[in-house]
Amino acid sequence: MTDGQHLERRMDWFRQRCKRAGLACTHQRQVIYRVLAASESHPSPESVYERVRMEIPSISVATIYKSIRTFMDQGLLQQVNPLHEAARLDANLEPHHHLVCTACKSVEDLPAELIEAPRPVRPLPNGFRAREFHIEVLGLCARCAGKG
Amino acid sequence: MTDGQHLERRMDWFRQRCKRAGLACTHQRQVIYRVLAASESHPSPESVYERVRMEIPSISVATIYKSIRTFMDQGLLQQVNPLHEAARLDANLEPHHHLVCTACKSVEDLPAELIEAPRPVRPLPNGFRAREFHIEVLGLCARCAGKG
DNA sequence: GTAGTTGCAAAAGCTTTGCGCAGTA
DNA sequence: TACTGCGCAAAGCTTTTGCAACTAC
Repeated sequence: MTDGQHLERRMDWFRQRCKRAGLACTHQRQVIYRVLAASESHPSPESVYERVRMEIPSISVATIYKSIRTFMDQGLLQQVNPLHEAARLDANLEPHHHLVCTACKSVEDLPAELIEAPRPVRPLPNGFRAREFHIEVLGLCARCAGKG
Repeated sequence: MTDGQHLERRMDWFRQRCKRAGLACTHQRQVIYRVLAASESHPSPESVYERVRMEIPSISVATIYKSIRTFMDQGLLQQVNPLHEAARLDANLEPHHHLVCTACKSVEDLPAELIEAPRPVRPLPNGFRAREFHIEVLGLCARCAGKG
């Protein structure tokens, strides 16, 4: 299957999901989703905006942001950086990982000894040179688990 | 050793590091660093600002941000979320991790099969309920490694 | 004394919101 | 036709910058 065929399959699937969710399958949303699905570079909203503008010059930034939010609510899209709203500082200089509560956005430290160090099965792709493995455990802290 | 003693040790160490780096050891910087070192909650700059203001009501937000940047440049401080400037979107719905280049901030996908799944050595602390393990491999992409 | 630091205010990103018009179902 | 979604502009956050006054060394 070529990349183009694969992309069109995803677009079909996208249109089905829209229908199922009661979302209007507008030209804008389709172009935005196609840009996202075709991109391998984890673009920022700004970058999506630029690419979509090549096809729909009159598109507005607000539409990009609104669509992104809608797609995330539908589970069609994720963020690489769930804690991107503001910087979160960490003065702990010992090796450690993080327990991130997806409900209240709290972050706890997890000392590195408490979890097995991840090891690549084979060398990393594209000659990537690893310096540090950082594990984010996404889940619910005791407080939020109790509420839910 | 009590927490208070531990904190004072860190403050001594901080003052040494400042001296060694040629940084003025101002009252503001000491209070800001103490707040950071004493905090376990990975505070945002805003939150640091509020706590520092209890001790130095005339402190300005700009000073907080400048100090944070200085501390990070010195390796005294890290960010939990290195990619927090703008949202980075991810339409890949297969299980995968991320290769994050710390130089150019590019992100590549790493299929989950290519790395051993991390396993906690014992149950996670504080009753944290894990839903997903997400590995960020920090390092240099081939392009940036070539430049350096 | 000099260089580096602070506080203020203004500005620069990123993201959200309100509203009237337009396109979808 | 009813209603959802779009584009525009304004506003809200977070973070940075320029500059004059001040402080550590």
